[in-house]
Amino acid sequence: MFRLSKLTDYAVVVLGRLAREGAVPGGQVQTAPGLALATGIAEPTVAKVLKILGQAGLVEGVRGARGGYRLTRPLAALPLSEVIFAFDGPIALTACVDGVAGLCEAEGVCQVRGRWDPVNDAIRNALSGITVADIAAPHPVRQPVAAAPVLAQLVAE
Amino acid sequence: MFRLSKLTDYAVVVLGRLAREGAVPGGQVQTAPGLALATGIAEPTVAKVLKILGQAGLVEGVRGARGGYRLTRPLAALPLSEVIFAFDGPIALTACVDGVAGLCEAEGVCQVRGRWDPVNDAIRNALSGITVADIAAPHPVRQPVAAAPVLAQLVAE
DNA sequence: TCAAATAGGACCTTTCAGGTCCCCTTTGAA
DNA sequence: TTCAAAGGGGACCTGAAAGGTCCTATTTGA
Repeated sequence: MFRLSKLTDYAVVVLGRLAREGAVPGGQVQTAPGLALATGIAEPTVAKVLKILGQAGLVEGVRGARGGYRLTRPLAALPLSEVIFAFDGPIALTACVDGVAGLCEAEGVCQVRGRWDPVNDAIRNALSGITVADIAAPHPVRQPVAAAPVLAQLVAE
Repeated sequence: MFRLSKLTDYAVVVLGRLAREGAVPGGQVQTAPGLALATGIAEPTVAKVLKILGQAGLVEGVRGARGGYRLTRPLAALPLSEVIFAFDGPIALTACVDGVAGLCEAEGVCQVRGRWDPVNDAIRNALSGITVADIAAPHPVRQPVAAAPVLAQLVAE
């Protein structure tokens, strides 16, 4: 199965938490230890996630005492693809995409080189319309995420 | 980046080769050693790929002397997603999809559980229209797989 | 001056994909 | 009848990458 790194998963959780706590652009900041507590993710891991998000410009870190993190954008304006890019790199299914040499056993005789492009594009396209807000919807009531009608259909299929 | 297993990649090459060699439903069979030679992929690896494809019913193995493999379907009738499923399992970005327990650090407090569904479905959807024939074009010179309207758009984008 | 908090690496451990090898079964042909 | 070619099914080993943890430096409010 495709694997998204766990850090990407944690990132969505943390971003959702930041939004819910009001750590939005111009708002309060939230500390890494606090977010660790709130999300149940180990503190060093949360710190690592936030560091990466900071380097990608998706959150803003405030140093010093009373420091913390806040979002740089509303989640609805943050495409999921940017988060994935920050943690997993460019969205592509194979290394064989743009003719990078030396990675493929069938280098010399491969008839498929470059042919995955349409697949990669289809996936990028599919992801382009999804924002973090769509995934990390802050619903106060947690419980079986009783799938919305749309989701139910998808699951059924 | 997303990673598709290399075996999946090899599988597409091998399937394309089978088609090109006439190892189609009702036709000749091709041996694993022969395919290894033709594709440049190591023989044990080709054998492994074919075994998996056979278990998935995507190729038919003929045992005994003069045995070999042939396709069970024309490549144009073989969705890429079936190949991916055979090698990489269900198409899903995270393990957290259907509430499998014990995999997630934030098990108890995760607010995102199940929320990846729309993402997964978007990807399944994107892949649903692509067949192996679209990827493993049988001949260097070949009439554009008229499937192209959609693909062309994606590529163009 | 101190304590709280981010910033940035370095490091270790574990997991798993990738690849190879071995042995069995089947079957056509000499 | 025998043999060799070929698929079938696992078992095994290895190397790389993900996942986590920890340490140290830097910043800054109280």
